[in-house]
Amino acid sequence: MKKTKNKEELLKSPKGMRDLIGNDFFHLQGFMEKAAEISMYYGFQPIETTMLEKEELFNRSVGENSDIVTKEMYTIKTKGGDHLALRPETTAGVMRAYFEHGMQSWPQPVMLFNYGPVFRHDNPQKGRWRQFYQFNLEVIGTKKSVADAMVIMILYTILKEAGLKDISVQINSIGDSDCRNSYRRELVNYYKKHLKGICADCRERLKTNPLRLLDCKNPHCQEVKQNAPESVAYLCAPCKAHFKEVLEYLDSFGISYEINSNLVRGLDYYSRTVFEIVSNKKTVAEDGVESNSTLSLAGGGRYDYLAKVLTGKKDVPATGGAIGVDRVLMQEEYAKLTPRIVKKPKIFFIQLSQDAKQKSFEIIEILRKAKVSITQSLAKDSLSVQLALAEKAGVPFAIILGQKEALESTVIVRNMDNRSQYTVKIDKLAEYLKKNL
RNA sequence: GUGACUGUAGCUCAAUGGUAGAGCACCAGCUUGUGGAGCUGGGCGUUGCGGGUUCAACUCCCGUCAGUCACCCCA
Repeated sequence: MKKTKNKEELLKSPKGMRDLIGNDFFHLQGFMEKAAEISMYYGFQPIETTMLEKEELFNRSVGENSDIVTKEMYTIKTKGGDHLALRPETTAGVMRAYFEHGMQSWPQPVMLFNYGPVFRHDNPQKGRWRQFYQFNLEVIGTKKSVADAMVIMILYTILKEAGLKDISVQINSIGDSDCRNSYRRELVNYYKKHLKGICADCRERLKTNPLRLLDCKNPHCQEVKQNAPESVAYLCAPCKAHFKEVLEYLDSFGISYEINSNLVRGLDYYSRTVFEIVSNKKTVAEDGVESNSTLSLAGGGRYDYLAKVLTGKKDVPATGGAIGVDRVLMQEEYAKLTPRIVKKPKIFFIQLSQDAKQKSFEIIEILRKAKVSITQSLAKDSLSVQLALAEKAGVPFAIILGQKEALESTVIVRNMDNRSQYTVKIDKLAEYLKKNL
């Protein structure tokens, strides 16, 4: 077949998306398994929501003006004319499922976890993909501060159990619908007095989304930003109490945190508690200058108004958070978790001669039913090649089935270390291995 | 969406305007009945793609796509 330029165009994954092969796959699955295990221990139930949702669901929940909706969402028009979107996050979908399945009538709060890919049409860079994996927790139906603290605590615990070391919690409260507005007014007033000291982007933010002013990293804006009013100072009494309680829970869980008054988060539906769990990395540049770079590994917060935005009826208080799993996997300290079904093979099964090859599946099934994990290369013929592969695989034993053994219904069990061999009857094989492995 | 750097075999990289190479990996054989080694053989690579300059382009120029990193924003 002639090679064509189709190879370059077709045989390549889409920009910002990648295949997970072998250990990359296992390390992702292993993380999800560990995260699910810890979450279930705390009473979370699994849910897998759909990869596609009605586009309108995200427009309403995440926010018409958010970056996610305006420039990062993959939207499609189906052949039937529906407007759908690949999920850019999963909270909206879980909330949709909460109402669709009548979970209001379950004991509250409903605690759900889910994991899988999410999609954002963003420019790829370090720790950023267009298809990436999240592990999510949602606690729906309570406004208690312990729920906020529990979500943070569990996500933190998962990251710790995944082997991560230098992580810390950044937390803030942006208040509720009452006090947030007065804070926003104060912030706008303040910035209007300091228009000269801020960048063009910030002037735009002042009009569209003032809270994001605090996100600006432009050096020119730092002085103005540092002296800006802090949301915590404007919290109403109930919000203040709620925030204080969350911090007290974290204290007693022994989780150190830092109140970051610049943390406002990008999604419209957040209220009161917002948090991120960041990894702190010291990087040394080529010129020897040390700098601290932080990467957000997880984030979340309270979203008491999302339900009403979606249903138009009453509020359902809720809180949640998500881990960016790809970012965990790229950390050096990641524990390289693997799923439980992955077993290290103890035996390399070797066959030679056509008779033996034909009998191979029979032997292998005996071993599988005896829960003995093996590896093999049935496509190979030569004994020395198969032994070399066994050597490479690092297995302690080899089982050899040759012409003679196939006729006599026996196999040879070979110790790969000391090269000793025993001939064992096939019907005694499982028993023999249980005793001697 | 903006900017910088990069793009040669499966992988890591050579070839500074003059015939595209090496190591590793892979496959086969030496060796259908016993291991890490060795030896022999195995690549018609549109040098990411498209155009331009030139007698001649992997090399220079333009465009484009992709990768990496940063901004924006976020996980």
